Order: sequence, then structure tokens, then C-alpha cells
Amino acid sequence: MEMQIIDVDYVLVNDSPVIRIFGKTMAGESVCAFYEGYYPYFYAEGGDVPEILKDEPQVRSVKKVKRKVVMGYQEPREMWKITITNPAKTPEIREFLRSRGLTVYEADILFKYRFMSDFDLSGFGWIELKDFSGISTETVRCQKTVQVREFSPVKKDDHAPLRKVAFDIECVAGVAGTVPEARRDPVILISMVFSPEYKGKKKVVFSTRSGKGVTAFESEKEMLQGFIDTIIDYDPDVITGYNVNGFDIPYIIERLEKNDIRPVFGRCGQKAVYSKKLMSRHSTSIVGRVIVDSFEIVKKDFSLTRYTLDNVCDKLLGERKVSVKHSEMEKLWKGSEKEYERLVSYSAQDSVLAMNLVEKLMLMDKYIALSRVSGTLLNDTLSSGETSRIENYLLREFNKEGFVFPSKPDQQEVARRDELRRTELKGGFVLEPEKGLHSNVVVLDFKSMYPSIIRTYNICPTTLILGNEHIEGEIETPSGARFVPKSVREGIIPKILERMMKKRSAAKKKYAKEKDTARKAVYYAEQWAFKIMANAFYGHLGYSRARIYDLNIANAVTSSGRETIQKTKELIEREFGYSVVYGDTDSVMVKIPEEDMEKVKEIGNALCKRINETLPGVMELEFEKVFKRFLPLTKKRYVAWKFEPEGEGWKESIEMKGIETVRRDWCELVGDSIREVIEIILKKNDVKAATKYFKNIMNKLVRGEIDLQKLVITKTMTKIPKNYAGTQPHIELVKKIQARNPAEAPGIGDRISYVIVKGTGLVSKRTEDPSYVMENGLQVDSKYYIENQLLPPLERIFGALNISKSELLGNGKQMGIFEAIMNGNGGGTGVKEIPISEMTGFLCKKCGAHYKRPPLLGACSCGGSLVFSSKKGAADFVIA
DNA sequence: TAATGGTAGGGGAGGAAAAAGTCTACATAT
DNA sequence: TAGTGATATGTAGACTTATTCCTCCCCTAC
Repeated sequence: MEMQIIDVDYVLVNDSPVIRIFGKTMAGESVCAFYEGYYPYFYAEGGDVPEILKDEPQVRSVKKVKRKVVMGYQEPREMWKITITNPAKTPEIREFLRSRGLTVYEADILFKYRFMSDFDLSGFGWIELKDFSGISTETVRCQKTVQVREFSPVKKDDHAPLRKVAFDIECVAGVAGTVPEARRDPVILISMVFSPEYKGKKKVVFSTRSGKGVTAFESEKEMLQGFIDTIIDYDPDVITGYNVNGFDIPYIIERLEKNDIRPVFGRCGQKAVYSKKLMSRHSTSIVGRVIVDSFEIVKKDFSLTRYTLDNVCDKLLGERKVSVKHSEMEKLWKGSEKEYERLVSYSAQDSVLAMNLVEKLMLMDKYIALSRVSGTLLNDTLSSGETSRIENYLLREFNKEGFVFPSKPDQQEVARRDELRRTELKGGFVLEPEKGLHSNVVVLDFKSMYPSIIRTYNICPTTLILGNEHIEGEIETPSGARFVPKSVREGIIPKILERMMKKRSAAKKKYAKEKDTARKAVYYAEQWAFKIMANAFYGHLGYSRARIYDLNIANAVTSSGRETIQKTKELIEREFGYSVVYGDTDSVMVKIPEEDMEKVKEIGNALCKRINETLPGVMELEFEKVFKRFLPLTKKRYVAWKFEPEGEGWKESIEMKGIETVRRDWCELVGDSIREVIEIILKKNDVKAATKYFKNIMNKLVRGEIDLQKLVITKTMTKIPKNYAGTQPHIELVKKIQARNPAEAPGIGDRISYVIVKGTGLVSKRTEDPSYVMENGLQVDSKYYIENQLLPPLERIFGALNISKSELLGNGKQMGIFEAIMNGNGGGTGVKEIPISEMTGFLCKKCGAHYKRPPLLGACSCGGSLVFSSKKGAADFVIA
């Protein structure tokens, strides 16, 4: 029997661990396989372990073994392998040994991962049960339960069919104007959506009030019991919903407890659903099932201004939903049949959308691929970061080669590392961009630069030469770190990376060949996962909480990168005479004096060929794309008219990096206008037309013709308001909302939307909630939007093009860009007279000199005549 | 039970420090 | 020629008002 692994855990039977592997067969059957006789173990050195542990009843065996330690090129050492009975006792024995001054290895590996690592099993990987027999048990709720004696991992690309349920709960706050509290306020509605259908139904709505399309219950308790029964009966592999980790699940757990029902709806009858908030993150575990919170995934995978279900569905699915405000909830719940129907359909809709997000956006694919590559269980892949994946993978590889894996650093060690980190790890090198609008720039990239460097220079903790020892053929990186050559010992990480890069190309090939769309998606996700994993190793080396942390090694990687890009630039300029106009970390952009795209590409390829001759190991520079026009603004900010090879021809598009159009903390109006201006400039090279377009926007803004939504600025609240050192616009608004309506106050990690309204004083004090502005008819500060939002980015673009304000107007340098545009081309809207209150002095028309008072001559010292000046512009008249 | 990959870099907003005006009182020159 | 008032100009110090610089914060490029 073959099955795909969904979850693994263990239980104690007579104080001995029994591993449970939860899986799904190709036929869609849920299976739980029990495995006995596997015990936890770890290593220690630096003391007489048999003697120290002779009275410890947990210990099953202590054996002398030879193992290598990871850090530094060293010979194997003798140490003790300690096997115990109960996995939960590991920390106790570990700390006891540490207190006696011993060094302990691998005593902080979760038992399920110890097991999976030893048997080479992965989350969502396949396992073949070779010798097994059916058993009956009350403890596990699966279609099939077996005792397995022999098994092995199998390589298989297909996915078993999954059962998914999406759910959403509604509740009403017991006190008006507050947030519902699980301690106090009951659940009134639960909607569920099934995929595939459950007993011929796509969805159900449970409630304590009867109505059309509703399954009614006598009490909350009965409804909750109904919910649990349905889950258990449907037996889903995946439980999803929008923000279920943050809201629905913790809420429902608390309500279940309030109603004296144990929150047990996993595939194990004993273990309760566990949900805990850690810092600002939530994590939930349900035995045998996977929690897929579409909110959390969308937030990670898509860059959006706001993550309300409303906005997410609109932007990602193109589906608009009817929304019900929190404050309306109670009215609908207690209202007429019609109103209640609206609430019911609203709740059902939320579940439908959560399911649609998962299925249509294929949110799980990437994470399944990451699980299969790294070995972590899907639920952990979803709820944890890069570290757990990297370390899970490394543990296996180091073990295979006879190494013991280091422990997690303790708090003190982390603090020590953090202290040094800021100054001690240098990153990539960014070339100073050459100013101006360039034509025909070829972009060349180093293929997987950091992984390639690690492979080329055999960079690994296991090959690092410690102290002053010298080894024949040693490799020295620019940072000064030295590594033994491959011939002496091949590093584990270089070996892993070589394999990953090979596997990635294999997956890419399969992807290209495959016709079946489902399989194609699997291969795409697989190659993506290999790329992500390969790139994560470098970051891990410099991460202060990593088991394998060494700044010498991390710096060895980055210093080699810096040297490589600099040498590349020099060679291109020296040998070919081309100018490298920009480059960042692993890329160079070279200006080619050729108009023909094919020619530019050809030269680009020739450059790569020449550079590659000089590069060591697997380092490789490759042609990436051509910029027909390239306008760098600063480092990390540029605009380009891009041409990428596609099939026989070229695919063109405008590429914008780092500028306001791609940033979420600028309003839509800025993004739209700047995008348009760039388009006009790059493709038509018509500054006048761009200026005219912009002038029109500003006029509309002053006249109040711009939709408020286009003026909304959004920013993330990264900590609670009182922890902010200074005054921040978005935080000031949060404080206002907290005072006005605590129920709707945002939390950590939420994106805050605001507009700037008219008034005096700090911008921060003039932030307002867009809907509040609408409801109360407040006026937005058009001056702010012109001077602080629209103009600065435009000015930067013109600046990069070397178009000065005076050029736009052909006038004095005191002129701001506002006047330059308003008065410059076509005129018509120029300021004719200014109120005396706004007058700031006198301006010479000829030389642009500014006077606070009129000079006695009545004219400028240069002889030019004077006009009145103000911040908004100059005029011939002032009015009282 | 339990979590959190890296550095480089731009740019807005606020706030402190330094610099530039302004005002006042008084001195000096015409 | 000395004394006088009106006016202009200069100067130092107190006070006020822009500038400049730095930090915090957010977000992006790689």
C-alpha cells in the first residue's frame, strides 16, 4: 500500500513511543499506520556518560560511536550515543548532562522529525507500507488503521486526492460597540463549504435561528457538537478559512470549552485541537489534518495594499462580495427574515471565497513542494519559516555523512550574535548607477550567484580551516576565510546545492514537457521550491538563531560575490570598452552602441562567453534581457523598457523597480500618474506630453475631482502604538480610531489606510480614516497631495532625465516644479495674482534673485524687473 | 509541545541641532 | 564750530524662523 504523508506524531503506549503516520492513498482513503520499536536518541561528549546516567531509568542504551562535528574541518571524535525510552524526557536528560559540563548534540530534535529523518520520509512525500496488518482501535479516526513493520519512502510525482473543508463563524458582541469576546459571546452561525461535496452538498450553514437554507439547532452547544460531528464524519485532510488561525479556531475552541465539549476534531480521539498565539503569530495543530489559513498565505505570497477578504477577492479572484459591517451584524441577526437571509448568505459566501482562494490560486502547491523538498510536514511548512525547512534538510544530510548536528543556540548566544551581527556581515555590492536616459542596455545575471559561489569555493562549515593551519590546495576567499579543497573533503552544503540545482533543472524539463495541467503545476512548484531552498542556505548562515551560524562563512560568500561583480565590470570596460551603467549584487547592465535588438543580444552573449572563460568553478554569467531604454533614478530604483526573448521573437514591457509605482505606501493616484508619465517618456520620449498629462491631474485634484479611494495611503502597523519612538502618520490614525471605536481598531501586522485632510500642524495629526472622511464630508488636503505625493516622484524622474525646472518654464531657479509645470507648457492656468497674505517677497524675472523687500532701485541689481512671489508661484499683482 | 533566513538602500516624517533671519536697543554717521 | 533732530546704517544680543541633519520606519532589490 502506498500513501502520501499528511501528518506524523507519536503516542505513548506503556511508556513506550508508538509512531503514527497519517496518510492518504491514491484512491482517497485516509490511513493511519502505527510503528513501534523506534526510540529517541541523541549524542554527548565531554564526560563519562555511562557512569553519569547509570541510575537513569529512561536510558535504554549508551554506546560509544565515532562522529564528526560540523564546525570546522576536523577529524571524527569519539562520543556517546544515548538512546532513551520516552521522547518527552529528552530535555530533562539533556539539561542534566549539560549541567555536568557535557556537550550535547541532537537532543532538541522533535521526535517525529528524528523518525522522519532516519527513514527519509517527507511531508506530502509517498511511503510504501511493505509489511502491515490491519488493527482496530478507538483512538484513531481513519478509514483504515494498520500496524506497520516494514516500509520505505517512494518517489512519486502525483498527489492523492484531498478532502477540504472551509468554514467561517459569526458572532455578535454582547456589548454594543465592542469586539465579540469568546469568553462571553456565543457563536451564532457556522458555515461550511466542502470540496469534494459532502453527502451531495456543497455547503451548509448551521445556526441557532432557523431560516431559509439553514440547519437550525436548539442551542449553541448542539450546534458546536454538530460542527464537530460533521468534521469528523466528512474526515477532511485540510481545514481552511480566512483568518481561521487568528480568529475562528481559537474562538471556537474557547466556546467548546465553555460548553463542556472537548475540542477534539482531529484524526485522534484523544488529542485536543491545539492553538496558541506566539508573539503576533498564531499556530494551530490538529492531529492528522492540515490547517490552511488562506489569509496568512495570501499575505505572505501576494503584495497587496489591504488584506480584507473583500479586497483580496477583488484583486486576486476578480470576485466582488457583499460585505456586512461588524456593527450591522446584530441588526441582521435579530432582524426580519430578509435581513437574516442576508447574514446567512454573507457567512456562506465567506467560506466559499476562502475555498476559492485555496483552489483557484492553488495556494497549497508551493508549500506542498517545499514540504516534499525539505521534509517538513505541511502544517509546519505553512506555519514556520525558512529555518525549520533548512535545518530539517541539513539534519538528514549531515547525519548521512557521519556528522552530529549542532544544537539551537541558547538565548545568551543569540544575544551575543545579534550584538555583533549588524557590523560584521557585509552583503552584496551595488554599483553606482550612471545618470541619464540610456538606450540599448543589455542585462547580464550570474546564475544562482550565492549557491554557485558556495559550490565553487567549497564553502561549508565542514571545510572551514580553523586557526592558522595550512592545507595543500586551500581556497581563500576575499574575506580571508579559508576552505579545504574538494579533493580533501567535499563540503556538505556544496554537495546539497549541486544536487538541488540539478534537480531543479530536471523539474524544469519535466515542466516544459508535461501536457497535463495538474502535473505541470506540480513540476512548476517543485522547481520553484528547489530554487527557494537553494537560495536560503546563505541567509541561514547569517541568521542568529541558526544551528549552523558562522559569519566567517557568510562573509566568505558575500565577499566572493562582491569581488566577482567588480571584476566583471572591470573586464567588460577594459577589454570591450563598453560602459557598465548599473549593477546590483549579481547583475551587470551594459550599454551597447547598437540599435538592433538581436545584435545587442549577440554582444551580450559574447560578453558572457568571455567572462565565463575567466570564472572559476560553476560560476556562470548569462544573458537575461535587453533594456531598449533604461532610466536609473538611484541605486535600487530604476525604470526600463524591457525586451525579453520569447520563442522566436521578443516580449516587451515596462519594468519598474523600487519606485513609487511598485511601493504600497503611496496612494494609487501617484502610482497611476507616474506610471503614465513613464510610459510616455520611455516610449514616446515626449516630455511635454507627460507634463501636460500631469498638469491635468493636478488641476483635477485641486478641483476635487479625484476619487477619494485614489488618495488612500496604506502602511503596516508593525508594533503596538505605544512602542513607537516618534510620531507616525498611520499610528496617529490608529490612536484616533481606538478612541472613537475600539471594536474596529487595527492590530499588529494590519495595514492602515488613511488620507490627509486639510488643517494646520503635523501631517501625522491630519490623518483620517477614508470612510470617516466620506461620512463626515471632510476635505482632503490637495496641497499635501500635490507637494508631498505627486511632485516629489515626478521631480525625481525629471531630475534623472536632466530636465531642470527652469527648462520646463525657461525661467528663474526660484521656481518650484509646481509652477514649472503649471506655467510651463501651454500656460493657461498660471497664477495671475496672489493674496497679500501669501506673498513672500519679490522675484527677479531675469536672474531669479529673491528679495524680502523691494530694492531701492525698484529693479534687481542685475537690471531685471521684479514680480511678486509666493510659495505657489509668482505674479504681477497682489490682492488684499 | 511551540517561532522569527540575510544585507543594501531609498525616501518620508518628525524632531533636534545648527544656521539664518528678525527684532530690539543702542551707537554712529550724515 | 558745536549742538541738535531726523534719518540712515551698523552691531550685539535675544528671540524667532527656516534649514540641515539624523533617526525611525516602511518597503523594496537582490
